[in-house]
Amino acid sequence: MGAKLNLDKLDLQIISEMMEDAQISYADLGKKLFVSGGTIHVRIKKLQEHGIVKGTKLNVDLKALGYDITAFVGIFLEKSSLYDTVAKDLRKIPEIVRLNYTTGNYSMFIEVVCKDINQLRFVLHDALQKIKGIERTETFISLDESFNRKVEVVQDVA
Amino acid sequence: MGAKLNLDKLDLQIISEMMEDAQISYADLGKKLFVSGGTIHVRIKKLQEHGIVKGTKLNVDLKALGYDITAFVGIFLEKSSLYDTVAKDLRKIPEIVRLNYTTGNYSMFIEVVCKDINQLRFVLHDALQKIKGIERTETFISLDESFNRKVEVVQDVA
DNA sequence: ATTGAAAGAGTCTCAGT
DNA sequence: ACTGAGACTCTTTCAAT
Repeated sequence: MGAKLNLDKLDLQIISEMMEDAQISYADLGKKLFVSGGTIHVRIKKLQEHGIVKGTKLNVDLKALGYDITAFVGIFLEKSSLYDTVAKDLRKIPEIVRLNYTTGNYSMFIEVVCKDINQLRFVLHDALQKIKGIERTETFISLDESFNRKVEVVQDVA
Repeated sequence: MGAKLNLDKLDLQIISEMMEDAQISYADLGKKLFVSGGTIHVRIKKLQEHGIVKGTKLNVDLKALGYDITAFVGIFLEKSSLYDTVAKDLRKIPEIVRLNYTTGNYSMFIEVVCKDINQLRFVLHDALQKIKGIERTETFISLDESFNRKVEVVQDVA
């Protein structure tokens, strides 16, 4: 971590490729980007040392595992000073996978992933309502996810 | 892909572990879960063949790359039948990383990732306004992301 | 289905450029 | 800073259980 770091085009190309497929071998990725596998290795090591690359994660089809339902919930707080304590309580609910403190209409914004409508109802009506400091909530259930991708880190993609 | 598949506790434990760190070796993961590396290999192969595991992705610190700003935008459509054509246009904007069709207040809901406020302003005022069929939008800029995690696939985590 | 061992492939290090 | 080769580790296959 830390220190200033200049990333060149090769670094960004490596990140871009591996954001989609982290299993590609250094040799193959080197071929694709016209450098040796050793160079890929050195660059990735540098990116890891600087905390830009933090590891790899398994890409799991949550729908296939039965997690069919995604909902977004805007939360109004009684007082915005309650953010920290409410955040702590929200973190304890495993179905809540993301929490953001936001400008605009809502004080905070969460994403909920569930296996069925009953589980979602439980989270929204039982779990959330038990938390002190939440004034009210507005729920948006996702009927379809058109896309969910990573931001482009290089302009001219391979 | 396809076919019915029963996942046992070991399958879910493997998924759970590798969702956080996909680089762990089969031997090490086997030790952790009290089976051989060969068994881990067979299970992962099965999960891949059934489309539950779709590969691995690089875990990149986007903030370190300069992508500091995340915003959520609720979109009101003139007619909900315009969803498909608007979705197609939204997909062309690289800063828009996610699009969901939702119930509730908004017709659709997007997530935008940018390097600075100017880039966000460009997306919101120029890019979005050019798209036919959008009536109006409501923006929520994330001031802080308290957490962003995966759903729990096993109750008793290691 | 799980195991352990052998074969094959990939990573990592390092001396040379 | 990049390369290629050698040492090492991991994946993959397979015969045995």
